[in-house]
Amino acid sequence: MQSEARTKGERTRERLLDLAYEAVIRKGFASTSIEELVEAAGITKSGFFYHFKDKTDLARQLIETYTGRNAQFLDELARRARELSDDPLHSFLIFLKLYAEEMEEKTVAHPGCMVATVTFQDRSWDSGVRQLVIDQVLAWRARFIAWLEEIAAVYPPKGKAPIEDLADAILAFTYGGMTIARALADDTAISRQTIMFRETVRLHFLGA
Amino acid sequence: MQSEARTKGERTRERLLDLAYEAVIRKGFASTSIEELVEAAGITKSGFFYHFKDKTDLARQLIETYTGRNAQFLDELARRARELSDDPLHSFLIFLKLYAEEMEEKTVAHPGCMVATVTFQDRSWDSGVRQLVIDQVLAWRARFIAWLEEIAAVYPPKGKAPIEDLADAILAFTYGGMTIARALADDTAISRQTIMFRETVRLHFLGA
DNA sequence: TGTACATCAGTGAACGCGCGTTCACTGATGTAC
DNA sequence: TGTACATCAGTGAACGCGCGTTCACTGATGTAC
Repeated sequence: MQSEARTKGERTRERLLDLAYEAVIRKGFASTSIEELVEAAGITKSGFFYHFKDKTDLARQLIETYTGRNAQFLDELARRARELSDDPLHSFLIFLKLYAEEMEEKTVAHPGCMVATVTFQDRSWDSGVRQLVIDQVLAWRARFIAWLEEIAAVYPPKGKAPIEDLADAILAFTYGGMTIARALADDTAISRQTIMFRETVRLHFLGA
Repeated sequence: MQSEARTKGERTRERLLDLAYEAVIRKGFASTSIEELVEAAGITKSGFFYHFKDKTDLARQLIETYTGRNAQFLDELARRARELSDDPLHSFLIFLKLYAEEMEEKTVAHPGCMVATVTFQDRSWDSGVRQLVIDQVLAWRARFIAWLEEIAAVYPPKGKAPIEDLADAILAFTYGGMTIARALADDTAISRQTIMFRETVRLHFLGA
C-alpha cells in the first residue's frame, strides 16, 4: 500500500492491459478474446471481470493508457527538438529526424497511432471510445498546425500546399506507413516516409 | 443462358458480393455476418452456402472482384493521363490530378485500397486471401516505380528521396488519407494529400 | 497480542446468444427423346 | 407435343462452438479495538 509499489490487483490489471494492447495491435479488438488474455495472464475469466466492468471498459482503459503514453512520447521528442534549435523550422526538421529514428528502432509503431488506425478500422469499438481517439488526433493535428504557422511567420512558404494539409500529411504518412509496414512486412516504411515528408517541408519553406 | 444476360443465380451471387463489400468496408470482415447479408439479399442463410463454400470463399471472391475493378480504374486513369501528354513527368502529374479528382467525387475510396487497408487491419482474413492483396499492392508499386524511373531518365532528380520511397508514398498517403477521412469524417483527405504529393513530385524532378 | 470484521483478488459453474456450417428436402426451370 | 429426368437455386431445421457475462462463493491480506 505504499505510494509507488502497486498492489497485486494493479499489477494484474496492467498485465491484462499490456497483453490486450499487444493482441489488439496484432489482430484487432473483435478478434481478441477475453479468454486468451486471462489464459496468458494466468487467471480465470471471472477474474477479468473483477478488473473490468465489461469488454468496452477494457477498450476505454486501453485507449486512455496508451494515448497517454503516446502523448508523452511525442511531447518528449518535441521538447528535445526545441532544445536543439531556437528556430521553429529547424527544430521541426530535427523533430522529424528524431521521429524517423524512433520509428526505425521500434518494430511496432508508437501507441497512439497504432490505436488510432486499429480503432478506425474495427467497428467493434464503442463510439464513446472512438471519440477518445478522435479527440487525441485532433489535439495533435492542432499542435502541428500551430508549429507550422509559427514557421510560416518566419519563412514565407514557397509551396502552394495549405498548412492544414501539411499537418494532415504527418498523420497520413504515419497511418499509411503503418499499413504498408504491416502489409509488406517492412518495418522501415514509416521511417522512410517521414524522411520524405521532411524533404517536402524543407522545400516548402526554403525552396530548392 | 445467353452470353450477356446473367442467370438468376449469378445475379444473387453478385448481389451478395456487393452487400458484403459495402459491409466489410464499413465494419470489417469479422463484424460482417452471413446472416445480415442474406437478410439484405432476401434469401435464407443456407442459400448463401449454395453460392459460397464457406466464409473464406466469400472473402476470396470479394478480393478478386474488387481488386479487379480497382486495377481497371487505375489502368483507365493511367491511360487517359498518357494520352494527354507524351512526356512521362507531365502525364504522371496529370495522372495524380485525375486521381485527386476521382478521390474527391467518391465518398468511399476506390476498391483496391479499401480492401488493402481492411485486410491488413482485420486478422480474420485467411492468409491466402491476404496474399492476393499483397500481390496486387506489389504489382502497383512496381508499376509506379517503373513510371518514376522513366521520368528520372528524362528529368534528373533534384531531390534526395529514393524512387522506391516516392512510389511507396502513393500507397502511404492513400491508406493514410483513408484513415483520416474515416476518423475525422472528412471525405477530402485523400484528394488533398494527393495534391500535396503532386507538389512533392514536381519539386523532386523540376526543382522550385 | 489476539480476535472480529472488512476488503481484496480472485474461483468455478452455468447461461444465453450469435454465428458459421450441415443436411435432407423441394419447387421451378431446362434438356433429351 | 408430352413425358422423364437433371440441374438450378434455393428452404428449414438443427447443431456445435466460442464468447461475453453473471453470480454465489472463498482464501488471503489488512485494519480496528
